[in-house]
Amino acid sequence: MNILEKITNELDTLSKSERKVAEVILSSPSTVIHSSIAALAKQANISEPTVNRFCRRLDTKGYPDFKLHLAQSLANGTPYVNRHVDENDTAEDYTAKIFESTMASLELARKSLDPSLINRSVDVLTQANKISFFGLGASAIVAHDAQNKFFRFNVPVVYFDDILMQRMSAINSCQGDVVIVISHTGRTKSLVEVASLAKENDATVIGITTKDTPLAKECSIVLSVDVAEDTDLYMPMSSRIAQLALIDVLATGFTLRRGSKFRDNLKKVKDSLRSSRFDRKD
Amino acid sequence: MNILEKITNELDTLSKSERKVAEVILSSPSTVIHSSIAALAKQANISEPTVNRFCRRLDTKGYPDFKLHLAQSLANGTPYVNRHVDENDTAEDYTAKIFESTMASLELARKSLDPSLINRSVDVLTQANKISFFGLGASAIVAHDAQNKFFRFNVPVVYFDDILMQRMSAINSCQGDVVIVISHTGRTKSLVEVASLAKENDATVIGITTKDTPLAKECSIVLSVDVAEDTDLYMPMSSRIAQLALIDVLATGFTLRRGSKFRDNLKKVKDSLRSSRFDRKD
DNA sequence: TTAGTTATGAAATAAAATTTCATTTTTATG
DNA sequence: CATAAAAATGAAATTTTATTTCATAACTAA
Repeated sequence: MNILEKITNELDTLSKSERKVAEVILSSPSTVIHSSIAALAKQANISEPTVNRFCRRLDTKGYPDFKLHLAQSLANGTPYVNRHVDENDTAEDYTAKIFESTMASLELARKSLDPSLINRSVDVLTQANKISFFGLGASAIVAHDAQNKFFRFNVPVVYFDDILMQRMSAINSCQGDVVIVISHTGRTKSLVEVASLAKENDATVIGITTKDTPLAKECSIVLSVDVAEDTDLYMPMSSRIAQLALIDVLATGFTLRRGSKFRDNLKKVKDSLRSSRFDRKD
Repeated sequence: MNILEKITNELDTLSKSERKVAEVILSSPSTVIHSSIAALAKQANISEPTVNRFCRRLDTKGYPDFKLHLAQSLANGTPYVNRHVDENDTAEDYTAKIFESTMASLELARKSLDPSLINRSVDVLTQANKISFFGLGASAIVAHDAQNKFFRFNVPVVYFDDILMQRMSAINSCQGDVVIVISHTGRTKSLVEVASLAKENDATVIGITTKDTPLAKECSIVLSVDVAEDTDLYMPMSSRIAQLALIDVLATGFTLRRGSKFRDNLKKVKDSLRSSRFDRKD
């Protein structure tokens, strides 16, 4: 992808004049992005069409497009990649790596989500008689957070991170109820059973999980969240953050669907906290 | 400086027509870098000179130069600006906006963190006799998550989201104990009191909060997490995700400090879950 | 050598960006 | 609320820049 690497790689497939262009570019790429095709041609002692042909040989549309690619390559490489923490990292290093990996995961998760399924989930949620969030371990936190959000909407909502409570709740669910099961692996036995129970009782089961897993198979709607989990440290990190962002998306969809009057209620909920807080001086 | 942020910042210094240009660019920057000035003008329903003036107002030499900056911004770090959800957004729109805002907040939070304070916090945590995480509301989730992580390290760790339990726990704390209080606003009265109690009993109090708040004043170490919280929907969103990322950083710092042998233990904790899960077929 | 192929640049053309300038819109002031 | 001054805007002209065409030059293989 990086065009400078590409130039280096294809150096020997280029003609003599084109190589002159390549050399000028490689020797000071940052100058080139501010040069016109004429200036570059002069610099390399060749003609303008040659520069143009050079650009096309690198699969760009022409000189301006080539400059765009070059500019992007110069803008310090590829950011937000999943960078692994290393034994000798300083606090600054591992902080940067974790934040960047988290951002990379969010980017990946966003791409993997299907908006039409989100839309359907929001549909189902707005029409639900009761909403239940179930998760275990790290996913329990996500369920907990979801309850904290949906509770503000003044709809019946529960959250359980206890497998017995989950089972009992699932058994009691019925048509019109929505059960949201959260699990990154999608392989936690008891949660799969809970999903299955809820389904048998005609509840709509939404899974926040990985696709093609035992849990996904039990769900009416699967919101699959792909993340590149860093397993080096054996702790769920990115996955739960992507799941939380998805909860935000669902909650936001819910409030949008309910209209502006509904959102005044949310303000009231927030305002109700005022007396529990110290005033702002500003 | 990232040109997308710059556009966002200068939005109100722009004229009406120039703002139209800004909106088109912000809504799909990646399209713009492949558009001619004429195409962009048409898209924004304004004339070509206006686009040109817009570019110059942002301190670029002209349209092609502006595109270069834009391309670099897109490649470079942050294509993520805090975009606000709108009444008429489709599921795809608001999903993208929420994810991007979250990423933007993480970027901001990362910049605002002081690595030396993180280092000191990790120091203190690795030497702690007991670690307690306290939070309320949305921050309770963060405390909950922190417990889930630190528990794996086989150190005494508790988490409370009940103000009475928090008080009792704080009263019982003593030198060598570490209390981590989590609050985005830093103004929740009962939590400030809890921090104060813990401090009086010689515990080390680490605050994950906003600087210069009543809570921050009670802390031995303040890990301040700046985020641009979208208050339109009256729900904590970005703040808690940044806090969770910070918990990941602390947990990672902890494991690194403890050395590689310690990390084998983490693997054992993870492996202990195996029997509770369905096998992978692959 | 020479016929064929590929590479190259001058000139023409096309495309894109910028400037100029007249008109419209907004703002400030009596 | 009228009116002058300032600012914003776009049509058209101009300039700059990029691309295409095509003739010529430089290779390559027999």
